[in-house]
Amino acid sequence: MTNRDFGQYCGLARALELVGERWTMLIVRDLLAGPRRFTDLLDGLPGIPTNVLSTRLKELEASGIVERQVAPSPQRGVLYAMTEMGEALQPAIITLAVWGNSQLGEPRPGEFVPATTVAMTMRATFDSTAAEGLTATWELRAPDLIVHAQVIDGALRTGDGPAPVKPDLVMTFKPDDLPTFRALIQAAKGGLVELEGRQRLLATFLRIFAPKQAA
Amino acid sequence: MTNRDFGQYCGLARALELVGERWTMLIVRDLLAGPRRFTDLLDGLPGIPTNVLSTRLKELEASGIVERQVAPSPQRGVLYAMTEMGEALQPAIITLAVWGNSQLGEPRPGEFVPATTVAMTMRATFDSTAAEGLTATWELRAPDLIVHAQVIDGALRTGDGPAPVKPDLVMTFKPDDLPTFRALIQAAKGGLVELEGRQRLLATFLRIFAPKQAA
DNA sequence: CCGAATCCGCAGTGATACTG
DNA sequence: CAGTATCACTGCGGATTCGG
Repeated sequence: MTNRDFGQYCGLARALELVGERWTMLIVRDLLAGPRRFTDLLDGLPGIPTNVLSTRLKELEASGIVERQVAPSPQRGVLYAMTEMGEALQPAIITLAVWGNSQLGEPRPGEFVPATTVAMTMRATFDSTAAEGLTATWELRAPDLIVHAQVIDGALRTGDGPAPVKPDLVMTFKPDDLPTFRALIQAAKGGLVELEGRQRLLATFLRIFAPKQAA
Repeated sequence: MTNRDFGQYCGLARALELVGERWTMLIVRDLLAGPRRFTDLLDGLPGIPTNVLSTRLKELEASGIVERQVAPSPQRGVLYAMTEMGEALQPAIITLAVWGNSQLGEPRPGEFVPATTVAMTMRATFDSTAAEGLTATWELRAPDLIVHAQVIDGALRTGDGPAPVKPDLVMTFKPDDLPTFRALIQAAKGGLVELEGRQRLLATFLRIFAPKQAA
């Protein structure tokens, strides 16, 4: 609980005091994809001990980055969600992830692609000028992966799981390799995807998620 | 030495495996301000144990982020410097620092402002369009702080310590509070600065280091 | 002096078990 | 479902020592 400080009046040092501990930024990544419950986070972060997740969530809540919510009616229990201050972390997380993407190399044995990573990559590669004025919803499916992208008047919302509204186009992939967003884009370009809905939105999808350098 | 992995094929996770351990990003921040030796890093990071610094530098070198150099003739010994791959970390470091700046609040007792932080903040606030075609060198001095900014045909190089060439303008501050870049800018705007050199370059300085939201 | 290696005590982490 | 409790372990902080 006692966050070890760095003793420096420096933005970077302060950021690292708040989100620099082990697992913390991965929790932030997952919560940036939408609110979720304790066990959802556990599932998305295999290897994290429950006490560490518990501690991290308390620290993040104490810092005002995350807030606990009582889940709305149909479900029940506790939801963790980013605050506005936490949402402000997104550019930093994405920029770091873009650098990390350039260092990824081949997947190591046993590594998997979290759905929240795909959602984050979509946000990183989104071309807001190409999407100006657009409104549409996609749902992407692959083995062990469902994510959605919702563009409302040019503004993007992305998350894992099924789309919160009926998607305009459902894209179903059966990739040979890991379902990275890059692999999905390649498959889509090659026509290796099953479409369900407004098929013309495939081209739109490929246009607004044009990886600059970030895929 | 055995970097604990996260088991995820994700850019963010990989980035954190490479530079996510305690102290590592602060070392990167300091090296982004220019090559320096082991003891320079120790001085700039009070509290870091020597064995930890040693270990981090080895890890960073093994990852190809940092390289050891034999110091050029006048000095001697070992210099640590960023590789090209390491330089690519700068946008990520800066973006994280910008968020951290918004969380800084008042300085805590005993906190100080590292010179490399000021250099980084200058890079974060630099307005490259406002500096187009410009060439000039500044040196900023305050108690316990010397940094420089070198603009060559619109391109910025910043670092701590005296300017590598004779500066066109030397700005000497005597701030009451901590010498953050924001405080220096305020002092400069208020005329609370002693100038030595081409005085007109003060206005130029204030124009190209216009903090958007990053100060 | 520079650039570490070594040793020790402890806090943070990982794994498992258990509870409201 | 949402955590807490326990305990072994490893990485970190602090100090000292050591070779170029």
